[in-house]
Amino acid sequence: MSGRVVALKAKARGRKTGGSEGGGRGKASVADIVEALRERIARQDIAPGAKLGEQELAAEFGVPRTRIREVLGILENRGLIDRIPNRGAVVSRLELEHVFHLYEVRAVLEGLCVRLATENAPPETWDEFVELFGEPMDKYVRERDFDSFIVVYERFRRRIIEWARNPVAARMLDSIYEKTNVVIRRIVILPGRAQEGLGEHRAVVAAMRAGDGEAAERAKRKNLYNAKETLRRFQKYVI
Amino acid sequence: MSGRVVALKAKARGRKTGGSEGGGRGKASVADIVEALRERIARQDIAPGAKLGEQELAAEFGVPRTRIREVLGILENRGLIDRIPNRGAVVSRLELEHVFHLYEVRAVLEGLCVRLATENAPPETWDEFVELFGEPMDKYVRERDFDSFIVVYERFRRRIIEWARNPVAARMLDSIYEKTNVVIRRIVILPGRAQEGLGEHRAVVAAMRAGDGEAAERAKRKNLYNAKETLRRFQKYVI
DNA sequence: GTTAACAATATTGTTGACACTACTGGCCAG
DNA sequence: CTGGCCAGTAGTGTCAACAATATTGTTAAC
Repeated sequence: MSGRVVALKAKARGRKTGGSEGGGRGKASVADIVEALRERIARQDIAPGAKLGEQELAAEFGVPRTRIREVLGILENRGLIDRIPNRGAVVSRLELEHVFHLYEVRAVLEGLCVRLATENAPPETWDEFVELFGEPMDKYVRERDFDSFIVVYERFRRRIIEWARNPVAARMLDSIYEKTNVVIRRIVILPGRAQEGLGEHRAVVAAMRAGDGEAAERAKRKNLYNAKETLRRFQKYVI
Repeated sequence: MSGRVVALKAKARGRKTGGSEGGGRGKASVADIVEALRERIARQDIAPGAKLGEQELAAEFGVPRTRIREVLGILENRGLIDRIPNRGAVVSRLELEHVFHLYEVRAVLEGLCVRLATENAPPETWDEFVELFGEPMDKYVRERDFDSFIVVYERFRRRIIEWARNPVAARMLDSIYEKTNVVIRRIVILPGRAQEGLGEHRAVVAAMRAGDGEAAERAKRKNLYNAKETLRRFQKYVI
C-alpha cells in the first residue's frame, strides 16, 4: 500500500568524517541515531505504522546492525516504536485514547512546572511573554500564522521548564512532547482554538508575573484541559 | 572500602531448566534479568555505588554477555545505574535533591490518579480502605508495625492506579517508585510521620468515598508535600 | 621509601557470522 | 478457479571471537 517515506539521503558509508547525521564528527553514535530517528518520527517524516528495517537503517547510517538494534531497543521503551518478535519494528500509531491519557498527565506536570517556575524565577522573567502574548500573538492568530504562534508557544514552554528546575518533570514532559508534537499542531488549527488558547495563556502569564504560582498552575491546567476537550470534540478531524 | 553485597547464589550455569531467576521456564530472557536486577537495586540487595560487572552477571544468569549488555542499557536509561565508558556500570546513588524532585512529581501524579480513580470507580470501592485506615492502621502505628502499615499503604496505592485507568501515569509512577522505595520505608519510621500520614490518608479516603475527586486530589498532594517536608527536616537521619 | 614508567591482566566495546522465524510465490489437488 | 501445502528468501535474533581501553602489579631510578 503506502510506500515508505524514509529519506534516502546520504548513505554515509565512508567512515572518517563520513557521518553527517547528528552533527557529530566521526561515525554516528547510538545517541546520534536515536536523535535522528526521534526527530523523523516526531515530524512524521516516517509515517506511523511504517516499518523500520534494521539492515536498511544500518546501511543508511553506515553502522553495524547491532548498533541499530540497540537504537531500536531505546526507541521501543520510549514508546515511539512497536517491536514484534521476528517481525521487525514499526512506528507506533498513537491511539486517540492514548493521547487523552498523555494530555491528562501533561496537564498536571506542566501545572507543576508553571508553579515551580513562578516560585524560582524573578517576576521580570515573564515580562517578555506578557509582551509577546499581547499584540504580537494576536496578530499571528488574526493572520492564521500558526507557525509563528507555535514558535512563541514553544519558547514559553521551554523557559518554564528551565526555571522549574526539576529534571524529573522535564524528562517526563519531553517523553510526552515527542509523542504529541504532531497533535499539538493539529489542535491549534481547529476553529477558535488558537484564540481560546491565547486567552488562557494570558491568564497564566499574568499570574506568573504577579508571582501567584497556585493561580498560574490552575490556569495552565485549565488551558490543557480545554485543549483536550477541543480535541475530543473535533477528534474526527484530527485522527 | 565496602565490599560487594551481591548475592552469589545459584551461579546457574546449566542451560536446561537452569535459570531459576524470574520464574520463566527455559533460560532467562532480557526482561527477566532486568526485573531481577531492578528488584535487587530497589531492595538495596546491591548497595548504591556498587559495581555491576558484565561477565559476573553473565556467569550468574548463564547468558551471553551481550544480553547483560542490553539489560544494562535498559537499566541505564531508567536511571537506576550509571555507566562510564570503558569503566563499567554502578548502581546510582540517589542525591537528596533528586529525591525532592521525584517527590514533587509524584505528588502531582498521584494527585491526578486519585482524582481519576474517584471519578472512575464506584464509591463502594473505597469502603475497604475506610475500614482499613480506621482501627487496623491505628493499631499498626501504635505497635510500630510498619511492615503491615506499608502493606496496606501499597495496596491502596495499587488500587488507585488501577482505577485511574491511565497507563501513562501508571508507568511514570512506577519509574518513580523503583527509585524511592527505599526512602519511603525510611520516612515512615521518622518520629510522628506514620501517625501524621495516617490522618492525611483518612482525608483522602473520605473524599474518595464521598465522590469528591478534587478534594481527594488536594488531600493526596498535601500528604506527599508533608512527607517531603518531613524528609527535609530529618534529612540527616535518612541519607 | 617513594614515585614514575612500563608490562600484564582484566574488563568493556565492537563486529561479522550463524541460526531461526515469518513472509512470498509457485505448485498441486479438489 | 480456489484453497491449502511446500520450498525459497528476506529479515530478525543470538552469539562468540576480536579489538580497544582501563586497572593492577612490577621494576627501577631517584
